[in-house]
Amino acid sequence: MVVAPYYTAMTDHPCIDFGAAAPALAHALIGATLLVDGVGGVIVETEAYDGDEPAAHSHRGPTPRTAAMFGPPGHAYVYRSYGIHWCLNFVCRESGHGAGVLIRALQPTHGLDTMRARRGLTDERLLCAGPGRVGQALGITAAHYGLSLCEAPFDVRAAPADVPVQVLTGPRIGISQAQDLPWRFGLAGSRYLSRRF
DNA sequence: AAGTAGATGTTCT
DNA sequence: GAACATCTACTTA
Repeated sequence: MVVAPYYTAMTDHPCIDFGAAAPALAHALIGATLLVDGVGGVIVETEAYDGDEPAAHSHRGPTPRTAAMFGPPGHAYVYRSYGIHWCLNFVCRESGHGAGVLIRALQPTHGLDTMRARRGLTDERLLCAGPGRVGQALGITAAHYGLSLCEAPFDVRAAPADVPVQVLTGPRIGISQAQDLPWRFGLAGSRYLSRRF
């Protein structure tokens, strides 16, 4: 009797659990691939935000801007940062809570020329190293507000289960509230982070 | 290497 | 008015 070789399902795309709590989803997204109209790369940095906690936009309840955070998980919450940059979040958990994950940095892998044109840069390391840069490189605008992450133009694929990723954690960047929460997550050793951990 | 100014929608005091 | 889940350009060492 021949024993079949053990192998993992490399060709399958494990589903992402958008219904998880924000920190769990933020951790799970490290190593996943995010494409918008075929342009994007590997997620190397995220931050979790939760309505229970004062740094989140959703903390004081829904507003016209934050309505998507109170909608179903697995959709996009897009906001304008400092009136200038478009930033992309993945809504998570069940509706009514207001939780999401900010996509802070990607390792560019798809559509480099498009991203270089949008960013007006050639340096690959700086194409998606920061939430505003990710938004510009991926062409994120208000048109993406509230869209499902499981349908075009979005394409989110979990990291292959057999590839181990070491995830770093630390305090979130650019906030003045809840600075003690270690809700920033990053891929260890990546040169595409917005800042060192 | 480090610090500062300036760009400006949405929300809050 | 002021703060803000930011980035770039420019100055000073």
